[in-house]
Amino acid sequence: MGPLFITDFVMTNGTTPRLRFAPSPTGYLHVGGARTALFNWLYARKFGGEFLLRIEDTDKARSTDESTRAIFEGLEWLGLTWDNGVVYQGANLTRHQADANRLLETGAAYRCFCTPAELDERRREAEARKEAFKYDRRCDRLSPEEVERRVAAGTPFVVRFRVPEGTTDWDDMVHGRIAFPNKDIEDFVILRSDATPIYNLAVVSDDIAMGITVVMRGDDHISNTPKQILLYRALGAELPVFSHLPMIHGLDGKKLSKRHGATAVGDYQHYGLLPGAMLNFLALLGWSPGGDREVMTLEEMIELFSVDGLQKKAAIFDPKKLEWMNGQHLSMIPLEELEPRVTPAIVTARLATEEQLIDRRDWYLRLLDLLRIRSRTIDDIVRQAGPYFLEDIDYDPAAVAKNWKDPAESAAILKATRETLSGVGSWTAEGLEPALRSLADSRGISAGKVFQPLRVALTGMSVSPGIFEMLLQMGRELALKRLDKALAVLGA
RNA sequence: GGCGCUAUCGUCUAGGGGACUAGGACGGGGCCCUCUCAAGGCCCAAACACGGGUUCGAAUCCCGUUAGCGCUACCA
Repeated sequence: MGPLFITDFVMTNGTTPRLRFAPSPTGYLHVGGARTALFNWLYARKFGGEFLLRIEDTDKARSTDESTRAIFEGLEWLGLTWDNGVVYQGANLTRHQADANRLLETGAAYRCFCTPAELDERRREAEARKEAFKYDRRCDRLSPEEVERRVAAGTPFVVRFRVPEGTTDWDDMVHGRIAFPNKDIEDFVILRSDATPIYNLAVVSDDIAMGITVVMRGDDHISNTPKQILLYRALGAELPVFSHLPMIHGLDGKKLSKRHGATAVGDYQHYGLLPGAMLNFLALLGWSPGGDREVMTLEEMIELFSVDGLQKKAAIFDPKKLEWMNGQHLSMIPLEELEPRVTPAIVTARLATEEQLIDRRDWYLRLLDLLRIRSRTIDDIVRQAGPYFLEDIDYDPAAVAKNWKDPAESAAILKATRETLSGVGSWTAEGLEPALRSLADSRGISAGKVFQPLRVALTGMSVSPGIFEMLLQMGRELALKRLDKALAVLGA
């Protein structure tokens, strides 16, 4: 099959594959962009290539430093490290202009004096006639003398590429053969009247200069590709291999955008997601390792990555599955790896200082282990962690209503529980469990009738880890303090 | 409108002519476990867009239809 052959070719023909992620800094790092970066990165890591980063800042009006920083931060958080320094497209203006001039000299391009207003009008007329608008090449028919006269007179002009006859096609790594009849491609502008380059020129010029051999990008660029191939040829450069990744859509099937909710990678970072889970989820949106494999670490993704598993169809972004995936990773990664991701959130929530956590590191790691099983996000962990740190807890009214229904009875049970706990010989699961169970037996009630009121006394909530694990984690002193407080609240 | 891409459960997907009674996962429903909630285990509902070919045989190959999406700038 074609795609497989191409992959092998790039791997074995002696040149190391060079890929790049080339976002324009006009917003935050979008999950779609992150996924494009991921696939480029995976390919480079898998096949021993290089992954480069280029900031496409030629649209000065829309580009911002803040966006550039957000892209760096997003990529760094995800762990998608790039090789070499960052390339800023804007810094290559001179080369872009030189390439445009070369095309002008070789006759591959020509000057066009039509103004935007004129073009606009002709476009509208064509639309009114229900015809497809295509630049009619009128400026290409100007005599050399006329062109010279206008240039000398200082008439503004753009540079247009003269599209030759024929068909332009390529073997796309994900789609196979794609062909465009050249007659459907208009003579596109490559240099604006202010002598700055248009996207297609800048991209090709930079990709050639950077020695890019594999271009992987969103399939919204498919229609740019024939234009770029024409430019490569006119510039006498070797073609890279192209791969067009499917888009990511929202739940309504439309291109993912702000109105679908969080689309910035940073949003998920702050929401308490693990980068590994985000990457795993994104990878599965448009790629499959084959079979039933789903939950993977980054290393496993590199190992399993192959161009054959790339999908052609757009995928819908399902936040529910992302959450599930995060829960899987939360429970799966080593505690030492989880700790530094949770600690800042614990500190921000003012549950403890970093120093306090370092002092009780073993205890803290055990707590994380207890809480992560029933969490889907880091925020979930922080929400459950309060009772283990705070001096005073709040009582959830619903939990109180349900488990302390009869205050007098609850107080009696809690009082007996307090006595039992203060008298337990060894504060271990082996010591605690029989003691509390026999307390229930002696009162002729089920164990749950003891555990649930106790749970509310300890945490203020009706939901928590197992009662013995919790008692162990809190320690006798804190547990008894909580019981005293509960008895006071119950008026006993 | 023109050009291009795409088409398996609601969603992500497995599937490369016979192994398909179409498998897995998320989500939904139920049961088990159980001190609560999760996690875990088991079970249920749920799909090859349509029409023609090719073939002994098609989810799989070809053509068409339909639908969705993308592009159609002196944006990227």
